[in-house]
Amino acid sequence: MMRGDALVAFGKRVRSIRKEKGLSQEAFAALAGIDRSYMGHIERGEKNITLTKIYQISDALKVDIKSLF
Amino acid sequence: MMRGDALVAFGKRVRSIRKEKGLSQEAFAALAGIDRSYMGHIERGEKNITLTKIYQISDALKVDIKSLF
DNA sequence: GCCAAATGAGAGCTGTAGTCCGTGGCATTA
DNA sequence: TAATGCCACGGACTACAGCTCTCATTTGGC
Repeated sequence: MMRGDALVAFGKRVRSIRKEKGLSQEAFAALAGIDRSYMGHIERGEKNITLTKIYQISDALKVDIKSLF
Repeated sequence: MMRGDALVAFGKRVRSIRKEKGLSQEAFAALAGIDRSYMGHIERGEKNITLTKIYQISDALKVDIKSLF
């Protein structure tokens, strides 16, 4: 798989914004409708997530999807 | 699956930018390292593609990834 | 209208995204 | 030393992304 660092960078932005909003990983995962364990993988850049998951995340964070890139 | 229309909108933007660049689907797919048939599905919004594929597409189109959203 | 290039659309297969359960560690606070 | 909150990580399972091949259909140039 190419560009694992891009996944890591993406995950870091998600975690950073989540913390700004004062949300725990678990509460945020529930908000986004994503499994809490899986959300951990996403924030660590260990999962190559799909487009719909990206939308779910930006919706839950209430940010423009562009700010995740 | 939620928000199929988001996938369609994404595909339309890809197709639109590709045409601006004067590329055929086949030539573009080769550039991106993606099968032509699969690229067709993506442009029609029939596939929920992953983050790495999104990067491959923005690289092949030589555009900022944000412009795909 | 004709032909060739471009695209749509399906089927079959493998790998992995994604879900659902649990365990354990490491802080902080009572 | 319990108890609670937060997170990393595991296994097992299901759904679907991703790739390839094939054939039908549409589009654009002459």
